[in-house]
Amino acid sequence: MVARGQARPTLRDVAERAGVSVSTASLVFSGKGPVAEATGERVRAAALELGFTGPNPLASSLRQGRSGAIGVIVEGRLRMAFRDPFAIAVLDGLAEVLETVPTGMLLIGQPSGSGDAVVHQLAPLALDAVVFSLCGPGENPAVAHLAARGIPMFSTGVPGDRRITQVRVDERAAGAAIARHVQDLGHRRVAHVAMPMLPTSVAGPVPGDEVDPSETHVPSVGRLLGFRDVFGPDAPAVQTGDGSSFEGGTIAGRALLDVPERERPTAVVAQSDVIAAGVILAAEELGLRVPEDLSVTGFDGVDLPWLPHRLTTMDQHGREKGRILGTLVRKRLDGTRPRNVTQPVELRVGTTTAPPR
Amino acid sequence: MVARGQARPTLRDVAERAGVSVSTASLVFSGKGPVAEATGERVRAAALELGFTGPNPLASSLRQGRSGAIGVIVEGRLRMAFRDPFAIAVLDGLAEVLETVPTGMLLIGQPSGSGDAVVHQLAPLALDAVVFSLCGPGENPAVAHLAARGIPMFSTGVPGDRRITQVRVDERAAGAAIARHVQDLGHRRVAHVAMPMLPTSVAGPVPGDEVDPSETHVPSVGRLLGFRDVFGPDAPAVQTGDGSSFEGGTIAGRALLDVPERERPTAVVAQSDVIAAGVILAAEELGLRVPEDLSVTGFDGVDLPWLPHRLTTMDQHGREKGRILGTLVRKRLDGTRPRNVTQPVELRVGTTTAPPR
DNA sequence: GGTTCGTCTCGAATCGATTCGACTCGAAAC
DNA sequence: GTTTCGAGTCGAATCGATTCGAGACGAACC
Repeated sequence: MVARGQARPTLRDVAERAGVSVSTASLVFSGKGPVAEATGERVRAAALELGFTGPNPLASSLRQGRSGAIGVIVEGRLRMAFRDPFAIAVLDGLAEVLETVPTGMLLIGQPSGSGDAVVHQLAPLALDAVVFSLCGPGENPAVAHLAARGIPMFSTGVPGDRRITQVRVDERAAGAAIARHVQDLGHRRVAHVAMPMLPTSVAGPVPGDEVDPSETHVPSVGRLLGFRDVFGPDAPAVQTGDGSSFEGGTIAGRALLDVPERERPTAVVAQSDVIAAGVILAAEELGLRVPEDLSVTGFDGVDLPWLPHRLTTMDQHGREKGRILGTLVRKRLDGTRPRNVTQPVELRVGTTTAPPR
Repeated sequence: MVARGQARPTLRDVAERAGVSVSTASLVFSGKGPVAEATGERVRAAALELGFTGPNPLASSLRQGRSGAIGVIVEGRLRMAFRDPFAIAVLDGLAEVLETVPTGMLLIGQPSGSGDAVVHQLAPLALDAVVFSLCGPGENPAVAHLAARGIPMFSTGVPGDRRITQVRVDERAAGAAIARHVQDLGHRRVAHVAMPMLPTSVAGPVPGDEVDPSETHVPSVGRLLGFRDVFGPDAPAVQTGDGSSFEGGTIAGRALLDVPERERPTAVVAQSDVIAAGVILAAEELGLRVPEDLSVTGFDGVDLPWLPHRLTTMDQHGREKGRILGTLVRKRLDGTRPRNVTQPVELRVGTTTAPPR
């Protein structure tokens, strides 16, 4: 045990005490290079006596040029970000792989619209790579900064910068596939509830000029386009003001459903499971039964234990996505330069869709 | 822009180009010490030309003995930990304060029962402090390791080691207070749903030997004791097998409620809001209305947007708790040695409690 | 006996900054 | 005209490891 306030022992102290050189002591702890059994024993004993807990990570990192940490940039307040179970699933898969390296995950919250503030937060941080997770559409000032520092970047679609290695989903095809499922059931009056098209979008109908057809890699845009590939370019769509949120879904649901029956859609295709759950609440508040009076679909394939339905959804395999992300990061740190990946998705039919009455 | 594969420019390169010494260049970036306006300008220009994005964080950290990151140890898989909205609120408050330092939060998942594995994960990480969040009862091997390294530790009650600075709640008093509210409403047959007493606890009735009255700082233990202070030492209590979880609440709820009416409790006091929500689901599955047929209370005071009730609960002000934790960390890094803090809690009466019929 | 080889150990250079004390120089004070 | 002072700059030491090339030594081989 080390006396309080006293300087922590260094490798040099240990080496001195064990009667070996610093380089030999280093070899003992790193395990590289041959060391005689007896020498190793002496060094370890000295370390124990002095309360040396291993090489100073900072010094070691400096020498090796590795910090052992990757940054995870989440947009908006942490609380909001972590309300999204899909995001958490991705993070979980990521952590699973990184633990084996081992590499830590440094959380970096980026209050949206905070502009360059994130750069000041990032600048003093030693990171081996950065993952953009839980980020919405739009440019991100962090990208330029990190690119200049030569830090490898990864994301799940947004930001869509070419300097970022991506694990994507064919959002448009996936959006079309689930829309087609609804269409095949016989629905004709179908509405869409989207996540915001732009960082500046406000809740309500999606304005035409917010949809940029070249941005299909942005989930909200791609899924909307897929939906319209099936139900036509003018099929009704509203967006939430706050990403994938239950409240956003409820509000959108009320707006869509609290109308005379003949105008009311018989199905709602939502861009996330959480939004879909919100829509279902809105429907039930209005006395509509799901799926008898209204079919609802989600997107993501997350587990919503409190939802008394099995949602029809497009399973994105969030955890697996995180694992893939982790593998890419690992490979990159090993020196290979991985290419973008496209992940398959899978339609999972639950109990929230049925033919219209 | 730096050519790919080329070495990143260092402070030395910048100094050379600007025609000043390295020390002067350092002063320009750190802002300490006087530098002539013109010199500063020259150095910044040189930096821009070379694509120098600021001093290497690793080198800087080594010199200053600060890494700019604190560790956040979460027990169990990330996914599980982040399912707990209270934990997220705390993290959110913590982040809010740390952002201003600025200091990053390094997430360290500690699969429960993994024993010393966490030490291997921790050892190569440079951390200025560590916060134990989302940890259950029981010893934690990380504590000894971090203590030996002289890294300041903080927690919200568990682990309860003396080497850790604590932000606590008087769990027992809080547990008693909410129990008393239920008692005052007139309930006499009241059951308790607890989080696990021990890391090894399994779902079901709480065995007497798992309750150590000296461990009132452990939330599950303290709250149970508080409950029994009001309803007597033998008042029925079951525990979940997996902490604060909705499913755990549902399972416990079914066990407690699916019995003949005369044996059925008229109120259930749960140790967390999420558990309470699970109990409510169980009740509704059995055709019981809340609060008419069954009163249910929670604990934490989190926001459960999907729950169609306002839960009667003990508000722990999670975000504020996180902020306090952050302030303690900051103070400690500034050199003062903060003392433990006890946070007040507040009973919030909602729509899930009523007098028994 | 002289090479060769392998094992083990070591000294010195290095990673990229920060910081302290010393030095220079021009302006102000006496 | 000297002394004093402060602003600005710099060289060198330092943070605590890792790593490379070289050296020592004993064993095996011809």
